[in-house]
Amino acid sequence: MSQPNTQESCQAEHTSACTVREVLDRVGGKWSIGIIIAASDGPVRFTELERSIEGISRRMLTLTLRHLERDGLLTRTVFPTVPPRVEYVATEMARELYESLVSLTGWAQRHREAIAAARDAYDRERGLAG
Amino acid sequence: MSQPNTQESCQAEHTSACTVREVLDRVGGKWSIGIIIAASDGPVRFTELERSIEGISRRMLTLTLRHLERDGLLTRTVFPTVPPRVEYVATEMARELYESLVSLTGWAQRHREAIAAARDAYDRERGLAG
DNA sequence: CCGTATCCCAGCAGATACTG
DNA sequence: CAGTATCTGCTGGGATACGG
Repeated sequence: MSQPNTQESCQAEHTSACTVREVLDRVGGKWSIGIIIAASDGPVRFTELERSIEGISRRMLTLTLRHLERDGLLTRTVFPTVPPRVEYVATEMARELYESLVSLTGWAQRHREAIAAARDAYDRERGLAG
Repeated sequence: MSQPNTQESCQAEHTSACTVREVLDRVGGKWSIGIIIAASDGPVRFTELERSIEGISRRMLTLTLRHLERDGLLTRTVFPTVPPRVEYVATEMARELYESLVSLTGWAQRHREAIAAARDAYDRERGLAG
């Protein structure tokens, strides 16, 4: 959720590294992806999200929702009823983003074991000898 | 660079959100992507990286290199010469990862203005009235 | 129901100095 | 050259309590 240093440090020429980081700065937060997914199938209410996300605190839910809304990834709709009713839904832009992100899952699944093995090896070398 | 809460909170059923987060936990750090790219075209030395990355500190360079090496994304080769010579090169796995990440640049470029506009609108509403 | 406010901490990250 | 050590600040994020 750190939105600082993106624009100023990306001076056009630095290739795509900066562009990738721009995206990561927006959805790299711990809960962003989960929320986008949950709000991709249609409007969801605050409390629904709170229950379905599992482990998220009220505070982080609100904060992340605000960030995503600010970036135009989520649309917030308030129904002036009592008790209040607020619905969030992923924008088209957000759904496209998620599609792009999903290509990462293929990579993750293909290499999950290799990563674990690398870690094991690394930790053994550093753990015993060094 | 936060590698905690990935495995324990991903209990199989939670869809791809967790998988995406696994990747993000490994490569979401501020400098990871830049380093992977720099080490994708062939071996690079420590000081080369330090100069080409622009803005990175010695400390963060070392830390990020260690993380990436631990996850099997970078290969570290030490030449026992004097002065010492250490080379880093992206593994095949890392290059594949980067290919996947590049699909994000398309999204970012298509929506960069929309995001900026959304932010402007959001900030205006909150800044003046609210 | 849908938040905000406050306190607090861990971990990322910068600056600087020292070493094999 | 290629790091490590130390000190410090900042912010993401958890816990809890309160408010419209």
